[in-house]
Amino acid sequence: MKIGELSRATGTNIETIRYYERIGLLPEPGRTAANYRSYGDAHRARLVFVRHSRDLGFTIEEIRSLLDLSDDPARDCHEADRIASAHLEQVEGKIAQLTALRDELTRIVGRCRGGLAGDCRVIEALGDHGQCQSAH
Amino acid sequence: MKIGELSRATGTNIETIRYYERIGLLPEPGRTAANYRSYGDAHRARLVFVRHSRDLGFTIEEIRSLLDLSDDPARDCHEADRIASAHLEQVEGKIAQLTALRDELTRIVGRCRGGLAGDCRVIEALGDHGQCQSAH
DNA sequence: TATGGACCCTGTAGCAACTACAGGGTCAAG
DNA sequence: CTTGACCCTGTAGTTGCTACAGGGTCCATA
Repeated sequence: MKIGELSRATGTNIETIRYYERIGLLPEPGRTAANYRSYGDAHRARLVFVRHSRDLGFTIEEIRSLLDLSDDPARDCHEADRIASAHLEQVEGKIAQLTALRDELTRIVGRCRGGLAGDCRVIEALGDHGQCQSAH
Repeated sequence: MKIGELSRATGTNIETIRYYERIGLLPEPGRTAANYRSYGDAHRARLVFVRHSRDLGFTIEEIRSLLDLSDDPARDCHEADRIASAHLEQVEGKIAQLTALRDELTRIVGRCRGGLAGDCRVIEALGDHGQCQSAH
């Protein structure tokens, strides 16, 4: 299939597909006589893997490691588990951080009682970390 | 005070301070005879405001608007509230998204039972969105 | 046969918000 | 008088794309 079809089949931007090829995440496909890229099912599966992993927040480098792993079925599976677990930890950290941040923002927003910017509680709170309840 | 002192006083990288000046978020300070930047309390307060807002996840452009507002005390405070509320909504959306993602990752990681990468459940799950419980 | 539009190609530049040099100047202490 | 800490400008790198510019290819219709 041509790049446009692969794009539609996977919901991936054409430019993104070429980008993945450029950085070596997708193998170079064959070419037609007109120099058009020509993809098969293996390419599509690999792209689905990449997109799904990106959707789950894995970085390109993490995905590269996971792909290396899946390209070599004899290797130890624990490496994949390690990458995914480390990523999970990061996500949990991020959630905790965002939750603290949301609480702080909620409190700051709740203080607005209208009026002039000159004595705006929101602006005041932003200029004074001391008013915060928790670290962030 | 010189840029290094301001850096230590606010916990901001020196390069970042110069960057903020370059993009017009901080006003150009005076200079010493040796062409060193020379800051006062107003500069420090403004930088604290910027850093605190960045820590709370506001974008540079949002901060620019908030600063404009605080520079003009006669303006209506509701604009600040609007910016902060919109940001709060974004943070809440991000938390929801990350939570769904965490659940998916937890399920994927939990499936690892060791062994070879060839039949790794983690890698398998990444290549098959159909195994997911929820949208992400 | 000409032409229009949909598709494809390469290469480069832009985005956010920094961070990291290279290559130089200034200043106080020993 | 030299060492080391500090400062300067300007540019390029980071991540993960996205958006052109400027061109080629292919197929259907007038």
